[in-house]
Amino acid sequence: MPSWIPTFNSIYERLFDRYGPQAWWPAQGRFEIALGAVLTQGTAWTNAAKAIRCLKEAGADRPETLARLSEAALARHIRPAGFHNVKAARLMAFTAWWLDNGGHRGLNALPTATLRASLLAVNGVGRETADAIVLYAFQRRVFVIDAYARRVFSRVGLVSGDEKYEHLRAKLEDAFTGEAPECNEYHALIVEHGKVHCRSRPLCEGCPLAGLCEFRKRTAPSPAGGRG
DNA sequence: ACCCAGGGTCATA
DNA sequence: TATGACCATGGG
Repeated sequence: MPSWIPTFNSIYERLFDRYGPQAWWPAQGRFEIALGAVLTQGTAWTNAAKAIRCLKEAGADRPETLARLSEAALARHIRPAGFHNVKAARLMAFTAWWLDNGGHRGLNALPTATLRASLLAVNGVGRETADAIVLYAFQRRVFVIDAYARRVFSRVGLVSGDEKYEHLRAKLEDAFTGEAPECNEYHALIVEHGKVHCRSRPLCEGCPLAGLCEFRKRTAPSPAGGRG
């Protein structure tokens, strides 16, 4: 028997106690954070970080200067991030969108739902990237759903894992009582945790969620009701 | 040599 | 709606 009830709130506490503050995108500018969100798509963060460093050295880490580059030149600078040709096209489209919408000031004036919808219309910005930008660059209360979140939460029986993105996002934003800074931290914690745990192994050794995985496996779990 | 990473798009059924 | 190919570099 677990000595605690698995909820989205209690899991957050467990992960935070275990891993501590993750400090994702702590003090960079909004635009640079957004660049990172696109550059890290399907790529290890260390590689995306290299690409950002290259952009800085090239003086192309601001929207006005990046927009002046040719797509080919941009692709060369971000090569370490992988998929550099497609990402160059995406960053060009994203930067044009950024400038067309009044930069961080104009964008920050938009309501969260409007900002999200506008982002989703940009080529190369899908749901997860849009939410990452809305959360990490604009500090809005949004829960980012990724493959790790699906794994970790399904592992403890709070979700099945194959729900639609918007469904999971709404569920988490409803059940988790944290504000934007906690949503920020939670997503990072899940990624950090998911890199090691809740993968394919049947038993989580040294898992901060220990007890739950086994418990959920042996006994029939109660219906997944994720209430805060 | 093999697997995967802080995804998204497009073609196909 | 739902898979699968594709994008490409770097680290374990």
